[in-house]
Amino acid sequence: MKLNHAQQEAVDTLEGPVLVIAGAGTGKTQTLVHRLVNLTRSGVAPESILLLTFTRRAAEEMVARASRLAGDDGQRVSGGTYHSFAHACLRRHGRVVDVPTDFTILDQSDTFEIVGGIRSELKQTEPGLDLPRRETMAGIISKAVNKQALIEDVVSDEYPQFFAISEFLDVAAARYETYKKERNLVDFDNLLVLLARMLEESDETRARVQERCRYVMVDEYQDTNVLQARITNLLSGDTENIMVVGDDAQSIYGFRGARHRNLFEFHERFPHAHVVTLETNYRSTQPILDVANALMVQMTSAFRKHLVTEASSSESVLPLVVEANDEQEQARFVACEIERLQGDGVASDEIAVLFRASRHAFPLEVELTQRNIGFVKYGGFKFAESAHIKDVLAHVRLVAHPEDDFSLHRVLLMRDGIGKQGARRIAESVGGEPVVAALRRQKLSGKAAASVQELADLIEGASEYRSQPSRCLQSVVADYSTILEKRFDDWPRRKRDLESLVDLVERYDDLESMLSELTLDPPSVSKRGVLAGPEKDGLVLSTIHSAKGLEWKAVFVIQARDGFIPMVAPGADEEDPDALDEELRLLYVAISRAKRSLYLVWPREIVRARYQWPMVSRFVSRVPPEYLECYEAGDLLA
DNA sequence: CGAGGGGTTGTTTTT
DNA sequence: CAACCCCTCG
Repeated sequence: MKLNHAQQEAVDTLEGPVLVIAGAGTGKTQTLVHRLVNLTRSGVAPESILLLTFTRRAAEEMVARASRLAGDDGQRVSGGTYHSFAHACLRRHGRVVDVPTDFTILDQSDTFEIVGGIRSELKQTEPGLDLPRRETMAGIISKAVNKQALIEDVVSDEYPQFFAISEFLDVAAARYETYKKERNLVDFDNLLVLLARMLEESDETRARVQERCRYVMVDEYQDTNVLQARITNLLSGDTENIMVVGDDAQSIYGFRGARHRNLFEFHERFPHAHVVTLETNYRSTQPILDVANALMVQMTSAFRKHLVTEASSSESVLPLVVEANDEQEQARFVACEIERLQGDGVASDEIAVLFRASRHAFPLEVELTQRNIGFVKYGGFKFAESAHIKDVLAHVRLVAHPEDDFSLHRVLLMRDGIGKQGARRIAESVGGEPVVAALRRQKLSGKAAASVQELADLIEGASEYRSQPSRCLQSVVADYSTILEKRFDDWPRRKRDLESLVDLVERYDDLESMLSELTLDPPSVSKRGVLAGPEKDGLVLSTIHSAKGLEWKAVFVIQARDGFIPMVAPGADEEDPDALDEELRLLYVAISRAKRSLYLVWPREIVRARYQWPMVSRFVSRVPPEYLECYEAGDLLA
């Protein structure tokens, strides 16, 4: 691909800070990758280039494209998410901030569990206290960290209904930190906090990291939060060889503390930065861009861009708005249309169905399965977070960290004769001693005693395979089968999952990296509940969040209905303009994924719709009607 | 103390 | 539609 003038300018600026503001489909990743090639050609060692981004899929895409274009050099570049970069740095230099290098990473469901426990404790000591549900509590705590703000401020800004109890949320946050610290546990947020601290507090470590990362390039910079911006600045060093690329109109991670202002603050931090703006779109037809632009003008705070296509496409069809009676009809329409497209010679991996929330795709998944159309689903539910996987991995964690009473608690709970109290008592009695020894000395009777002995035997047996993760896992799985069959009625499917997991971890040769990688980069679920690697071919179903940075010939956006996009909280009618703006950007991201065909589909009837009028997304209804073509799904199906 | 049942609630998005 | 709370029985 040839580069245009603006792109060339960005690509040729090799030294010093560079800011690229780029609309959707204007070739920003392309620009980044070309600059990478330019750097290596000018003699920069690929190892000293660091590519950072915010989401795993974007990181994957970026590194893949770099390898394709730059070959071997591309492979040698280090790249990934901020979190994975932080993880690598901490394993290496963690000691300087007092972090033992053998910490365990908690995933979100671990966090929920711990916060849930603290929540119950608080309820005990403060009877009648009306605390938010544990997910909400964990969300508030996490947001305070990611915004580097006080709990009180987060609560008064975004959760005014809990303002009266913010003092207790503060206590919960402190207890959660202590809990992790005592057990050498690190959650996603800690990774960023600790990396920032490490770079700030240790001049020597900072110098060493800067030496290794002499050229830093960040994609999707609008999605970074305060901490990540701080890290970025700390990495830049004296050379300030740092390039950030982003589009404020595509900022969709506000819920996680992202600030698209970072993009502009970069310019304040580096006033002499080279600024390049990309507006020529190479992805979509003009009718699709017209709709994208019509959404962009609705944004209250966007840095205005007007996207224009380069492609002189004759076959420009207007985007379709398709109204279905209900979700079943919506699913049937999408499935039929996919079959029709395939019949017209469109490859399945050129088609994607996008939605706001994972469960919006459930009826479609059923429909596709019935018609035997394969697909890969991204986003939402994570295979690695389902109960059976977590159960098995908790055992493995015990092998890796014999004093981990958090995992012990989980593992005890599922055995016969041991309930909440018993598990808590035994876990509390561990006190830094290896769990097997702790289990052996328990004085219990009946079922509980037998369970505890069995568990001790299992851990001891699995510990034999410490250096063979796959074998280790296998021995746990073999023993766990009986529990599995009792606990879940869909155990055959889960058993298959576990077998695929054993296969999947074949490539690791130590437990530590297996466990952290499964947490930082969990496998996704494909068509039949089996997990998939980076499966490239096939129809994609994806949340809009996970679809960022990608493109397809034909894109369906389903549930494009008011109440879903934007997702408005039931009951809460006072609408937060910032939140609405983010929803608008989300729709903008969704439709700008499409190269040639775009379908906005919405069902009139929702099964349990106790709120919201049956209406197409308010954002779509504000697009000038001449930009869209409207149909009834029923008429198209007939 | 553990286990199982029934009623109620409150619903995203990702690392 | 799952996770929580509260209840009762063993």
